[in-house]
Amino acid sequence: MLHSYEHARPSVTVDCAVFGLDGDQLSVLLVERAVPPFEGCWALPGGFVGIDEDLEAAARRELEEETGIALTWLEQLYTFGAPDRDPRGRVITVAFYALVKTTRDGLRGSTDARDARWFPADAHPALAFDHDAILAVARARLRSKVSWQPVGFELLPERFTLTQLQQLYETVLGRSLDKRNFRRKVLALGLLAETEVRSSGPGRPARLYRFDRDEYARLEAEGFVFEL
Amino acid sequence: MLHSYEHARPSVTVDCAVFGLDGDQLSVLLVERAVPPFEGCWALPGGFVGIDEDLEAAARRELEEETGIALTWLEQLYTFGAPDRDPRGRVITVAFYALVKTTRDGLRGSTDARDARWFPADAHPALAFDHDAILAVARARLRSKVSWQPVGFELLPERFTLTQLQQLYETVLGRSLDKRNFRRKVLALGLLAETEVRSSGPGRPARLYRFDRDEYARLEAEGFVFEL
DNA sequence: GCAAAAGTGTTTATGTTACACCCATGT
DNA sequence: ACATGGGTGTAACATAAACACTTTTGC
Repeated sequence: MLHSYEHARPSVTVDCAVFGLDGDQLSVLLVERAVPPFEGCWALPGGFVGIDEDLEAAARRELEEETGIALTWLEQLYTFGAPDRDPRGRVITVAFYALVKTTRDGLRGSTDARDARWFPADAHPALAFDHDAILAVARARLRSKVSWQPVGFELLPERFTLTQLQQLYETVLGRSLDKRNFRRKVLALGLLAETEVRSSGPGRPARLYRFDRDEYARLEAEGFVFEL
Repeated sequence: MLHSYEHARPSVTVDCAVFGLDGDQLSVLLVERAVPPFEGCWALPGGFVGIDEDLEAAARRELEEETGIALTWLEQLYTFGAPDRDPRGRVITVAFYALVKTTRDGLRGSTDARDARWFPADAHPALAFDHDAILAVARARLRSKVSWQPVGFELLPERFTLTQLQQLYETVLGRSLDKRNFRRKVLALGLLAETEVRSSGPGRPARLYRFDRDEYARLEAEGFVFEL
């Protein structure tokens, strides 16, 4: 086996597919590139990994720098390393996917202010590099993740209605769910704690719930699996 | 955003957790390191990625070089990039996991010939670098993968008995399964094709089956999910 | 009082678990 | 004939799916 310094080294970047919820639409955060290659193209936020920087830390830093977004949840997705994926030379990217809580207002705030914007996950411009492929993998992963890990809550505000939760699942899974069955199942998990009532919109006010993280941690330690 | 050549670059390696079956034991292929660091330590087979080499191709090449193993199945696992994981400096490794069909004889052949050996997956020496952690992640991934993708067959010979298949699942999942329920369920999938009968061991000869890849490909295209 | 969304039970079908005996072969 | 592993069915139970009306609020 050879030592590392005897080899030509690739560059390593991190890229991040950040998902949020705009109403009941799944949206993804993109940045407009200011420099070549792909200048003016939309791309996933990301950048080079520091020589002494942990991969996840790099992803968080790049997101903070490029979009100002405070991440609640982030997980490694896949590493893309096709030799020709970057015209500048050999660049291997470790892709992450992330979920953020976006209220409609918070969203609007960061939508216009910078060269970073939310796009509907199923209607976004063609992306730079192989980012279309990365995003597709991220969406697929989110879809499967959501049904056996309680990550959907990361997309919702701290307090949410069961209808919001159901719409989230319908959006991510891409199919409609039966209201009564959904409510029964999700409540039977014993992971939602009741709160007061909201009044806002038209129609009857809905009860607000919050996800009970402590209870989930406890159950998980006992070998419980989420499954929805 | 900066250009790649303005950055100090990490080295990038691939490492591979190769699983095989020794009787009804899950085993893992390790190599003894011939050079520092960790000289004389056991480690996952792996090495540096060529500057124009695809990641998966690199993994296959290293395995071929170090162990002479012909891979049937290989998938990316996770990328490990803690800044201090390699004493030589910054080395990011893209880990893969692989499954090989090992008959008892084929296994014995490559067991002694080189500094590569099979070890029981739950009783192996402490490994170099962070390879213990990588192997643990690989085992966990295999466990969950096996129940919703038909990858277990990659560990068995082309033709196998239902008892072999059941033992494989019991080994990987780490719990015992009911014989009748297992057989009914697995046959109901319609993915096993019958063959002649084997005579070998003591007791009544068992029917041999093979996994019908074509049928699986067809069903998968229709949205079928494996699930066992 | 009407529009809008929240909330609530029962029946049916489907899948999962538990369980014990006879069969075919080699020695 | 006996030891060894192969093969088979049914009943109880649990989980998932289908389905429509009443309730509470704002206007």
